[in-house]
Amino acid sequence: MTDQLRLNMNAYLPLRDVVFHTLREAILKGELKPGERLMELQLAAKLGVSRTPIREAIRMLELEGLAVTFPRKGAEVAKMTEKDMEDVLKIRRALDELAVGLACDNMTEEKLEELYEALLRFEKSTRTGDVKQIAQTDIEFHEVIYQTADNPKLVNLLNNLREQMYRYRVEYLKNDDIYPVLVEEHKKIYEGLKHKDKKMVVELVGCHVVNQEIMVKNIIHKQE
Amino acid sequence: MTDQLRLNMNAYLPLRDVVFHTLREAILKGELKPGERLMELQLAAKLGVSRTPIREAIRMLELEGLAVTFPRKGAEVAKMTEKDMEDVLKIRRALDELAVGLACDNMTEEKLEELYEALLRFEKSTRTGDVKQIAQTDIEFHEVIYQTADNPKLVNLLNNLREQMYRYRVEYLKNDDIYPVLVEEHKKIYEGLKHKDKKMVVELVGCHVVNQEIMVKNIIHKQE
DNA sequence: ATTGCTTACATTGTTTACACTCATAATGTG
DNA sequence: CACATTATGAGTGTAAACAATGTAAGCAAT
Repeated sequence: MTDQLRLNMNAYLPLRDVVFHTLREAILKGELKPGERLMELQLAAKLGVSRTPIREAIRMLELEGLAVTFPRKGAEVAKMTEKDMEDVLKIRRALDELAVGLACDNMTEEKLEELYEALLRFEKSTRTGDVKQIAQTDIEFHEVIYQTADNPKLVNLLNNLREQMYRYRVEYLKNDDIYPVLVEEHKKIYEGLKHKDKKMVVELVGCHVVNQEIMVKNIIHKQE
Repeated sequence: MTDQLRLNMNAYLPLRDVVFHTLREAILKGELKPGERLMELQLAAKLGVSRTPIREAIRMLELEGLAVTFPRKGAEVAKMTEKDMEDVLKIRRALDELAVGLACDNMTEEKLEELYEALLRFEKSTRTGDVKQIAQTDIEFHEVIYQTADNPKLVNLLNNLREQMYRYRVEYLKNDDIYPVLVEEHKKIYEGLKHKDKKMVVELVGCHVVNQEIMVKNIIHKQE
């Protein structure tokens, strides 16, 4: 465990939420490694709170699939095998296709404008090479689509699924060969939505996710 | 002689899990009504435990979308509007189609046999008119398909989505006009899987879910 | 060496107590 | 009576104490 865990206590939030976000970020960034134990007392000491908020945060991580608990043994950071990754990406593909299809049905001029701006921001950030910013603007682009789909539960699921791969995403975004490909794909999706070509955008998004799958698998294989 | 020692087969479960399942079932069955407050002390007293397991269970319900909490105000049972229902069913359709497609790819002789038996059991139960049993055998039929899809996360999501509609499902299963339709749909799905006709089964399952949506909407409108 | 037992310790499960917040009712004042 | 102000109580947020369980080390007996 790193000793970089620090609570961000500015705004008022129940401690459980602060702890939850702190731990989640630590897991997603790889500071807490898969299989690492999440011990209540230790975490409580490190974060300067009591066990109760820690426990509640762990319950939440558990439901998000980021932690696994064994009764009377405690919790640990969820391991993710290649098979798990494939499973998640299959689901994500189906839901991303659904989302973009719905977004296509609901597309308005304003949303299209918003999407275009997100597209520009993404393209711009790829030229800076700042991985974190690229990841962020990428998320924002897709977020516009998700919002347009007008299905909060779907958005929720997709965000959750995306999160589960964050670790690998930032890894493969370090490879700047792919930036032009990603920008191109985004552009095509934008065009498809502009012309309300549902069949086209669904196909594009499916392809987008499959490409991600290939990249992520490369990362995993390289790591071995 | 002495009493025979019997292993307590009821696996040990932390109270939070017991509470979680109890509350969830109560919500799904409509015993706890949408908008009803979930007060910790009150629930603790009712279930004979302290507040901590209640709190942890509420955190879990929250992540499942069955409860909503307002900081420093407490939690209440999530309200489900018709729009929410539609949203859920859209997701379910996409994932059910995914599942049956994967099942189609992975189908084996044994699984096909299992599915056939589940089909027979379902058909048989529709002739008894026992709604609970019909719901159960229906679940079992789909469970075989889910298992064959070989994607635990997907199974998890689908079970969760199914549960969110439990209230309405038992309601519309009271209408015995639809039994023959359901049996027929199941038969067709079985046949499609037997012949590995992926396109066909995906279409059938989509139709199956859409039919459910129509029924559920009828129920909701009638209730008003 | 292996097994079975004992003991001590680490960690989770659960209860209890106290602090804090917020809404609302009661009170006072013009 | 209107309106601001102050109790008050219900309920959550957090911490700390206590109970039960898992785990590992040591030791004796075979």
